[in-house]
Amino acid sequence: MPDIVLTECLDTTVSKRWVRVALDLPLAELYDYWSGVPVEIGDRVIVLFGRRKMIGLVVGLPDTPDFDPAKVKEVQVVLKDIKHLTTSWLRFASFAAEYYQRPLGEVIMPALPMPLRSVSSYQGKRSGAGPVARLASRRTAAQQAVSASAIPALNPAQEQAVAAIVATQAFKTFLLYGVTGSGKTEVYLHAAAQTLARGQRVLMLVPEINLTPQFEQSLRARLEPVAGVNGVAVMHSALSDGERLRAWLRVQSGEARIVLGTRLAIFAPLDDVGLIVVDEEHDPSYKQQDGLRYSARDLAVWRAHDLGIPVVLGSATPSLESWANAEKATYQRLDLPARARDVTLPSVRLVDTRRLQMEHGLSPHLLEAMRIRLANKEQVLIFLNRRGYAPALHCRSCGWVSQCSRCTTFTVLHRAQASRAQLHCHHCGLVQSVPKGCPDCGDQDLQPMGRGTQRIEEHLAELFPQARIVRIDADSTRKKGSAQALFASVHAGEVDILVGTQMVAKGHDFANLGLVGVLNADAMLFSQDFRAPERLFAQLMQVAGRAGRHTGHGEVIVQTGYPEQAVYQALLKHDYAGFARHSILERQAAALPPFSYQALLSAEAQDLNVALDFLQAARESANELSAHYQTQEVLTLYDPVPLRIVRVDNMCRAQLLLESTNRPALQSLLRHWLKLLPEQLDARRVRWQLEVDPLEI
DNA sequence: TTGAACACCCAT
DNA sequence: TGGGTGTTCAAC
Repeated sequence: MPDIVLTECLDTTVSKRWVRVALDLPLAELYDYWSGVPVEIGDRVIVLFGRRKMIGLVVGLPDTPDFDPAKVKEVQVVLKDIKHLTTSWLRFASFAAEYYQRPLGEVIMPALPMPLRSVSSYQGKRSGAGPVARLASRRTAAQQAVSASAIPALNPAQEQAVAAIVATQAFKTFLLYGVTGSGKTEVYLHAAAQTLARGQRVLMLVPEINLTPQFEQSLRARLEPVAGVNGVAVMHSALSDGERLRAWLRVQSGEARIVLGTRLAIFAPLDDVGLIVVDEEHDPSYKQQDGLRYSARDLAVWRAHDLGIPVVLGSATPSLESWANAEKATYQRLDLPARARDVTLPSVRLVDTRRLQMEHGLSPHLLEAMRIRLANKEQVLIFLNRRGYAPALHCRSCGWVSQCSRCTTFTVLHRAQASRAQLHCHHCGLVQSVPKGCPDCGDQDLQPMGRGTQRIEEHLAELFPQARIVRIDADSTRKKGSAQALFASVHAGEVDILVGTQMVAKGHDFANLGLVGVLNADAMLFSQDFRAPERLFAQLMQVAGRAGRHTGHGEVIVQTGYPEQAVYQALLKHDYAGFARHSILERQAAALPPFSYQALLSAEAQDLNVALDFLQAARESANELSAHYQTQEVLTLYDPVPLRIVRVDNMCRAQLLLESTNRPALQSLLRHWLKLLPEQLDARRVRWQLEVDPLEI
């Protein structure tokens, strides 16, 4: 347990008191200061730390400092421009810090908008009375009310789901399971409306920033009558500092009744929540992959538990963790068995590419189906999870392949404009110009190897010269707002063929989309990650779900060299439940999650052996600790291994996996272990990090 | 993490 | 001998 005292201090008249402060530092400790002016827990303070000034958050008011009192410094400024953060919020942040084994300050401070945690916004040249005051003094255009939309009638399954959720006024986790188009969103909207009507607020998480505009529109159109014109606040990482601050303040002040956001919104400062919704709960985007490596979905369940409220996890392809929890009745499953609007599921066809003559990577079956759909004025989506023009450039005479100088990867050929081809490394970001000839043998005939979205787009333009084609991937949507504009043009019917990466697979409801073609999904089949099949299945189901949501005769064509694989067979039958049953048995047999808990220590160094030696030493100390606490029975320590892509940006990477059938035992081992690691062999030459519940291994 | 103190190295 | 570079350590 961290030694944070979260007791409220009622007596703020004491002239000098000790203040325990969380600072955003990678050091595990909290820091004690003293203050002559009143301070409350949850206030922000400006303090001197070494030679620099920092903003920290007051997390305790101890009777005695943990540090030599003579050396304790005075708090410089107590910031009172916002209400202090609540003890309930701090309890949540403390849990996250403890569970993910990170210092409290590293959780708390990044959860605040930048202007509230940087000294320069208070003591800079033009900072004036601080960011909050500046925001208040600036006139802002009044939010335009969205015209209210009609409330569709619910089918019986939806009605039952809503009734079950709103009848619950204590902690309970619901798994809302329904195929794409089964009307999960309607269930969220109805449950949210009733929660608001009771005077409680709603926190709603979506996996991607791209999905927020669409959701925001529905929320505002439906719920503004109850929530008010400024009742919906959106939080995600693409907001500017000012926008983020504004949204955060609207949430903290209580003006915003509904908070909609991506994973970071789980740290929104609100306590009077009556319902938390996590849409597409299986989505890997809920896992933060740097800094505090949290799962927003898992934290949502904890927060709901702490607040004593229901949480709804929605998905057509739930994570096996959630599915297993529903199977053993820890979660309550709510099924939406059919597509709403009386629309049937798309038909799925597997095209075996091994025995076919392909045209630019497109099978005759797919091309024929495209012609029919386009003639019928329906839209077509071509899904290829590989951006760029071609995954590599290749010399035909000597076999040279374009490689990154800093990473053990191929560099990807990009040809956004035909004139300016470049080689990009998708791992370190290095951009090189394309060599005139082969660097090894000088041959001029360098050829693109494989296909990315740009190349498919180019081929499709040749094959369907009349069609209006749009490509949506990370490259075509780099500018702020451009993704939204591209999606809008698809919705407006200004596009016939949409080529895209996983960005287009998620959530979007394209009314006129009749056909989905999936190219080259096989790559994921051969990943060594035990979650790869689950991921692939979810992704395929999701992209397949884009077809025929309104027209009712949607079609999905999957090109694969391995149609007999279980994943594809399950997809053919739209059989998530069967796939889950089969996968869960496999996990159980191998004692993998959800039948065990994992932690991953990763290390990187310029020399691979330095990283591996560090991990080996770490493994030994974990072994000793385990022996000491007698947890060998429940703990498995694997051997340190180099990552598949061993070198990225000139650093060699390796990892060590720990697994336990007993979560508390693992947690306590990790806590002790983390204290030993910095003192270990070569710890200073190695960049290392511990991840709890890793999603990718 | 950041910053400062300290050691060491080579060129002048 | 100076400064440039890298290493180590403390910070409430």
